[in-house]
Amino acid sequence: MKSHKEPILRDVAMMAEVSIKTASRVLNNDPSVAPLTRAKVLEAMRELDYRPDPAARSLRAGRDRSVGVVVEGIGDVFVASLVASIESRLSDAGYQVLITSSHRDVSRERAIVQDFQQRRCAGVIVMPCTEDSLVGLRLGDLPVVFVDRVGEFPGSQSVVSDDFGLARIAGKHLTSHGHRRIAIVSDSQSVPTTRDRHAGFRQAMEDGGITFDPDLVRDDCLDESYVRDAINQLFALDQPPTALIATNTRLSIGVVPALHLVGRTDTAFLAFGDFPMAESLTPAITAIDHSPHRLGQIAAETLLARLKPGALDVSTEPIVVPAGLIVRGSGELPPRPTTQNSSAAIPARAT
Amino acid sequence: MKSHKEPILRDVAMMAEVSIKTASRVLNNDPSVAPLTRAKVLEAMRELDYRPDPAARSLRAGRDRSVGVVVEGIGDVFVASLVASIESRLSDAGYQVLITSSHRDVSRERAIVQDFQQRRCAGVIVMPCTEDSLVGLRLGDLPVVFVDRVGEFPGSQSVVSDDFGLARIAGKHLTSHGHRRIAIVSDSQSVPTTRDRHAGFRQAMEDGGITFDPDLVRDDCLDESYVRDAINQLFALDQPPTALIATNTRLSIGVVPALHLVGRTDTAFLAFGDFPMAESLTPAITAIDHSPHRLGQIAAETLLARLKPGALDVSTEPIVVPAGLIVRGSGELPPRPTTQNSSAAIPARAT
DNA sequence: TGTTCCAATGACAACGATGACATGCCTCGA
DNA sequence: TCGAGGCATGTCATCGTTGTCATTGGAACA
Repeated sequence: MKSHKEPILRDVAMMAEVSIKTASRVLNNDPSVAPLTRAKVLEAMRELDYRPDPAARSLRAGRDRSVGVVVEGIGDVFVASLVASIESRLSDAGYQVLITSSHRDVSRERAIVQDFQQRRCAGVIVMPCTEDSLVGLRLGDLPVVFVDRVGEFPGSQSVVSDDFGLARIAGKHLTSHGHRRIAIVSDSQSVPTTRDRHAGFRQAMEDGGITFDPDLVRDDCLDESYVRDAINQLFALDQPPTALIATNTRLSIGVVPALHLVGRTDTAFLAFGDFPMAESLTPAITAIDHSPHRLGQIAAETLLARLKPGALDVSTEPIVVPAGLIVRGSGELPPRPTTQNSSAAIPARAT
Repeated sequence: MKSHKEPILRDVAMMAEVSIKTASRVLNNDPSVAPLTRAKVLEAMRELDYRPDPAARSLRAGRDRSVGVVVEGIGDVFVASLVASIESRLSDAGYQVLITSSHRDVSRERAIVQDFQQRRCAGVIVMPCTEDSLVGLRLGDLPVVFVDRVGEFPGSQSVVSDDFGLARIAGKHLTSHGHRRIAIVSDSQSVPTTRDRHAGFRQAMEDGGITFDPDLVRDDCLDESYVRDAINQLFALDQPPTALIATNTRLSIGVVPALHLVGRTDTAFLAFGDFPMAESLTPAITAIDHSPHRLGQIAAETLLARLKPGALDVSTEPIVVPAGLIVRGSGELPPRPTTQNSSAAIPARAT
């Protein structure tokens, strides 16, 4: 029961009394169209409310004004801001943005990127599961930009934070407040970013002359649901930590309620990744702000630069986006006097 | 320098020694292909790592396995979870999900939906700026599902919370704790959801025999950046409120730091929309949990039902997704003794 | 044995746009 | 005055796939 069919270029051409090709030329801003003709065609397009068919266009022209974005999962606050910022920039530039989550599955990630290429996306922005997750894929000359995590792909470029450096600063911040038993809560070290943050942290410990204690390293928190157990176990150690670092926003958001639950909000805590309520908590949370907004914006710019016609001279060096430490209180708590743990470390929940 | 060209159906056909059409039949699971032939073709496809071209497909077939999603802005935590849940369900069902933000601009919203239709999306899910934002659009028979807010469009269906009822419950919750001066902080009432929540709130006030005071209604908080001023002004009133309601998640997240800032965390507060840190704050935040996850899931299911071949008997009645009140403390604070305001209500910030 | 019918396959056009190339006309310089 | 050259426009084929219709060969039936 559709009242009108979609107008196509032929209809425009007929109404303007020109050939289809001329109408096409107007559509593509071909300079070799007489002003008067152009006006007639534009008028016809307006009259018919014509919109070009992207499928036909991309089939014939072999390219499409769309960009694919692959992230771990859009539910995450960090990822959501990252994506929001990418989307905002690219859609202003006239690109349609296709967003899909890999759910941290490498094969899914590969399939998604392949599909984007099949769809003739002009380029893709990927937050890769692992640095080699795209290696070996047949992608033609599809421009690839990795974001938040370095990735490997011929001709690609990565836009990241200085994970090693920031983690080192974070570690130093805690040691300089007198801590010597600092636990790190993270997801798997197969994620490049996470690995770098561990390395930076270890470096900071070494700088402070602190010997490495594997009991304080929890790299088994795949998501926030693992955090509670990890925290419980850390505080059940003979020598529990006096300070904590969480290596990403999602885990940081998990650590706070877990600390409340075990009644150890007197533990120094430094979050990797700032989040909305951080300054309203008691204590307010000290955080490394590796701004997802800026990261996304720069990733988008980087991709746009590669989409410009003659962009062959582009660099493939990783771009490091600056970030800083926001001091709010939780990261400056002093170590509480070392108490040998004797009883179970699960105090009643505060009401 | 691309090593291989993408394999196309012709290559498959040649390798399997059949016609292109037969290969196409295999691709589309046409039953009238001899098992042996089918096997040969499948083998060739595997051999060549063939993947069909979505552009050509959708051009010819007039449809595409993709679904468009339009939301206000993916940066928002509520929206992010909503989208995550939609995306997850639809991509499991084999659809490519296209997500775009309207940035609360009706004309942008319309343009995006038009574009989705041009791209031959199988359907769209829209969180509309206003209920009539799509009215009059030429969309053929594109299935439309509205989410979180009722929308108007011929044949569409909306998946929403019971905004009126929930707001009424929220209001009643506060009045039953003795509050009589309750302020409501919201975005514009041009948003259908917001309007309904105001209505429910007013109903609760009426139920409690409380006379309406326009000074306590702030529907001018377009986003979180307006909240601080609104809160300041509310507490500068001669008779400041003893309780607050915020009508959406984003604003709720803005209210908490604002209350901290003015040192009035003894004000009862009820958030519309739960958020991550709610239970770790002091006081913990009582919230209406109109689960974005469930909302998204049901919206996705609703759309999928309409995408099934013979789905003409579908209902257009709004679907109401249940939600509940999570009691945590902030919503149960008693009114503090009515103090006539004399000094400015901006105490020094707590360090 | 001849006719019918169906299963399996293929030839061809078409979807809507653009690239390569051709054409006609007008201007300009010799 | 004529040819070269450039501008404006048109013709035709093509992108990769699928719908329509035709064709083939054999099984089933009278």
